[in-house]
Amino acid sequence: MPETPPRPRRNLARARNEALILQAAEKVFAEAGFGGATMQLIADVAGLPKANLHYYFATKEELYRRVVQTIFEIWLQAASAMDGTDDPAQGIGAYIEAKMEISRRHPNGSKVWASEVMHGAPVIQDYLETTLRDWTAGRVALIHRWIASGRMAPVDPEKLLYMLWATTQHYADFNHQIETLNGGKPLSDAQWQEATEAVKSMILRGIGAL
Amino acid sequence: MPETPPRPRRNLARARNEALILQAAEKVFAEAGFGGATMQLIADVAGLPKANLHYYFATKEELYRRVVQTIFEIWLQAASAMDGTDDPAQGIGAYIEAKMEISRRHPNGSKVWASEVMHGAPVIQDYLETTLRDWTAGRVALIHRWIASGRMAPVDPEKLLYMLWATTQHYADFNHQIETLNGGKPLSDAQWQEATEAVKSMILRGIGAL
DNA sequence: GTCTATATTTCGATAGAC
DNA sequence: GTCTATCGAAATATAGAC
Repeated sequence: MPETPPRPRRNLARARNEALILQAAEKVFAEAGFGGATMQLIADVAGLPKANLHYYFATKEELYRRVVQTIFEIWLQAASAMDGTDDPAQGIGAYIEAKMEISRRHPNGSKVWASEVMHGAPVIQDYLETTLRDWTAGRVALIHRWIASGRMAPVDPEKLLYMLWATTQHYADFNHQIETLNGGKPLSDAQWQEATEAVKSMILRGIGAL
Repeated sequence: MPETPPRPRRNLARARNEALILQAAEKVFAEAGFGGATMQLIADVAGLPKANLHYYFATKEELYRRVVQTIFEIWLQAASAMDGTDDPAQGIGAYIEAKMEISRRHPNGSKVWASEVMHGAPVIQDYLETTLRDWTAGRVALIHRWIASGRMAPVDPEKLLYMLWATTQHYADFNHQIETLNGGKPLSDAQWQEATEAVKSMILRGIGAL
């Protein structure tokens, strides 16, 4: 038996270390960008020697790709909030709430995604052309059905989706600017609630769904 | 006379080279980020030897700071579109048009700004705390006057400004994603017009100004 | 003012002891 | 599996001829 299956203990250590590295990488990539991030800094934040990173993730690119995939999958799960209702106010309202909650809980993931797309999506272009394109086509059709049923104004579905993405992700990607304009303090629980309601209210009125 | 004033010829060459370098730097910083950009690549794009960059801009940081300042000043000029009217539909509509036009003409500058803010504004934090904070306070007061006069719904002014920034800048910062969803082609003149009208329509309806 | 050549530093990645 | 030490490549920045 030349190959020994890894024991549970080892698998636990691996899972724990990978999680530590991914969490540190998300933070460092968000704060410094891909080019500005260093494996040494990620290792320091994770509390591991630099060589261990190369043991779990062969290259910097591989580690980065995993980080980008993670936030993308979180967003895709939130998309289900739009389904299961024939009321656009409810469906889009729930989607806004889910996206705002993600902006609050995962600002770093959102920033890494934004940075990746701004730089031409060199690593995840295939996701844009397959998963995202398919998802978008499905929601465009859904919005057209809502419009046809007279439950909302005849807006351009793509432009509505862009507005939803832009407005919700702005609270993650530009949270530093928002904090500065908020007197240097992060938004409080109440302020997050107000922001979510303000976004919902303005957009739902804007598309005639309220 | 130990100091000779620079001759006009020399000043012209300096202005020309600085402009060449700044234009190349904006493009490279936008595509690669600060950390990913190299002075060598900026020099190649500008068509100058690398050492010349260090002659005109002592450090990479100094060159970067000039690029960020440029887009910030362009945006501040567009802000005047909101002034000189007591009709929010006209003032905010004109501001949206101006911001959309900037997103179209200066996508790289917008990306460099977004990247800078996402990374915690290490270089232009002072601008956020002075110029931007003052500008924002002035527009918040203006929106409050519009609300008081009954010309628009009582929305939270800060959240409206965030929505304006997010929605318009999304067309610059995420233009690669938008292009991919547009079949891999840049938005046409007509599509830019449609996008601008869609943004104006949804936001102005959303705040009860239409 | 401009450019070639190079000094100096730093990074990604790996070898090899444990 | 883990960690120290280090290699080779690439970056910023500068020295010095022209």
